[in-house]
Amino acid sequence: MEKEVTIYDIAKILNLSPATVSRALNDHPAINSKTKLSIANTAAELGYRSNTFASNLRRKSTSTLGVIVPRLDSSFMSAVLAGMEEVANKAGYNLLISQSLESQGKEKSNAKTMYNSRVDGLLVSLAYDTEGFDHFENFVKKRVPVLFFDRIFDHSECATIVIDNEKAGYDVTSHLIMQGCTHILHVTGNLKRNVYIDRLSGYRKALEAHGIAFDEAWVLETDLSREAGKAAVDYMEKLPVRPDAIFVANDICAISCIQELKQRGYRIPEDIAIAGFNNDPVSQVVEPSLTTVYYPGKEMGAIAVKTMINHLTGTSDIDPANSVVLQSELLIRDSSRKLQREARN
Amino acid sequence: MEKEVTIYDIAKILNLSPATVSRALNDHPAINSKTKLSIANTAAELGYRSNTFASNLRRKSTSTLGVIVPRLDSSFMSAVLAGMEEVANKAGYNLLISQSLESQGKEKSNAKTMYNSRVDGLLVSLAYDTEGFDHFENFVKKRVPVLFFDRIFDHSECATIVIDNEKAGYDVTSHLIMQGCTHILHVTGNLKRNVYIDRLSGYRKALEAHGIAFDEAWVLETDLSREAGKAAVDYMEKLPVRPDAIFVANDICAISCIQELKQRGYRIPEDIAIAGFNNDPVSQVVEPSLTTVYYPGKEMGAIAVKTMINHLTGTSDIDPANSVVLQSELLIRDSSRKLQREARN
DNA sequence: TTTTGGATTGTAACCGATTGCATTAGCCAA
DNA sequence: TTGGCTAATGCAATCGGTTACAATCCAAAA
Repeated sequence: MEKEVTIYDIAKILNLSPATVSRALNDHPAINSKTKLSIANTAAELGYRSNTFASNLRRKSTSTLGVIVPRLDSSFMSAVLAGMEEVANKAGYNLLISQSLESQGKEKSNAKTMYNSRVDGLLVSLAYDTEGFDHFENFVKKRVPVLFFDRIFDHSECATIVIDNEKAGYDVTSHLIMQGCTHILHVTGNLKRNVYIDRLSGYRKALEAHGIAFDEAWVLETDLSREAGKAAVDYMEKLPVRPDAIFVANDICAISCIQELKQRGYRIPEDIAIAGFNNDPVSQVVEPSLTTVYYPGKEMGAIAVKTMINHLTGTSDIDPANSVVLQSELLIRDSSRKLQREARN
Repeated sequence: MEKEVTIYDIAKILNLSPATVSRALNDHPAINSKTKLSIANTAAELGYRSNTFASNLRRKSTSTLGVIVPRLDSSFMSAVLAGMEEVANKAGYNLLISQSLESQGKEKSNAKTMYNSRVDGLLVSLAYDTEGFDHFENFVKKRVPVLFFDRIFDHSECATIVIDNEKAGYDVTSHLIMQGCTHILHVTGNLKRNVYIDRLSGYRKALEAHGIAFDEAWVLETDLSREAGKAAVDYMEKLPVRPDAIFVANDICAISCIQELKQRGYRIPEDIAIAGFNNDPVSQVVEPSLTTVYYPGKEMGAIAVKTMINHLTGTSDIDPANSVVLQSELLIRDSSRKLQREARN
């Protein structure tokens, strides 16, 4: 049971050439269907499995997609990966997954690994502090497609999958304003990243649209961790005017704010309304339940892989600079419902 | 920028044979260190990257580990994967990850894909309803090591990584009993899986140890989903005696129980104490915070890969039937604290 | 009967790295 | 000078499919 079966073995048994066997197994049209059948049968009998390396070596393609994400252990990312895996698997592609742990250095080294593994395409969501595109240049030069999702990099050669973060930020802020809030603190992440700068931009526009002046002091850039939540509450208490709402750019940090605020005796949403972002499972469980933005993670992963595979197989020769924008949705829950307290979600 | 550099190019430039170049790049002792240096230099200059396929084809190994998990989108699994990725990456191994979506059928097809991809080793956590070992026989026959973690299969050829589920189940149950509970409903998962049957066994033993009679009607086998949580509450209300505690075999379902119970007017833990399992992030956020069992996911992933790689490189020729048992820990929180209400966690 | 052309199948040169078995050079001792 | 030995390098086969370019066969057309 040790020896591997090759197309040569099959060829010898059936008195054919290995070329014919190879073509038959790949369903080449020139091969007689009866021949194909007998080849398929003996292949099955012998327990033949194709040697991917030999095949890749000759074909120069790997049927493997590389994925680099900031962290594997976040509910959003695992949803994304679940979506990716499902589509890739169906299309016969493998996924090579690695995490940058939010570090530019590790992202670079992962990119190198992917490059050496000769992935057919690369799917990336950027780390917190990544600057520049150097580590992806190799791919572009070798014409390996690179696609960014969620935390993207704007590059003429790369497709992107995002949600409309500006609109989402606008919607959240408008909602808070409609609830009567006029002093809204925005706690955000690293503004190098599109997701955060765009949400901020939506926040600004909503303020303007409602005639509220924008003030830089009301934007707090953090790492959006649990600790940042507490720090944000500290910061808030030092502001000249007490805010009546906080819009946090992620749920984890928003929840930590809620817990901290409750501990300090604030009532939510009566004293301060809170809104988060991502629709993390915890957002439904926390009390009061957290107003947030639904983020289609699984769908995003699925579409990213679909786009990539279409690109690779040439099904869609769409402009590689095309960008898919997915639908997000504001989920209004108790943490921000100052009016219509009756309508429960 | 299209042409790939090969060892032949390097050889030609330096007037050496490809054999020497290959050996130099692999740091073979027979090669003169000066020669090595000049080869390394020109390789770097030319932007050479080794062709894995050619190498794999010749070597018959892939430096890739296959991973099959029930779901990617669970906080426990993403912790496991994060741990795996870190170790594998450091050791120069790649991870090929796929999910069975809790279906035996998909698990089988994934195993086949892994087999055809010729992974050097396979790491598996079983789906909900998997029976039998057939789909892994191929690996055993070809001497590809298979390691099970968490949801394991007992097989003489396969290593396993687990926590002591029986002990954990015992500890949870004992704790509830110490809080004065005598009627403890146990909501569990598919009893084919070791993790659930072992926890159940711990539950039984704890009852016995405290002189409480075991009753089958007090064990509810479910799929541990959110819906199952509600169904469990329904079931509970139909029992002849109202339970004073529920021990649920996972946090997601436990939390859904809590929410349902609260909605029906029960006070937790005064009327009913609740305990979960896994230390999912939500368990800290729910109110009251959920007593649960800390599950070392990241560590489990790391150790699984470490064990596998040691096995592959022959560093440890330990009996393949060896089993690693990791430490878990009972985290007592408010949902079960009927006594000593002062000690907060 | 000869020609022509489509349908099948075969030949052989790759793809790029690895490695068992020489071979060569250089040095020391006999 | 010669033999022996070590260190360093080269030769050439090999891993298993793929594919451009024939070659072959057979029936239909001329």
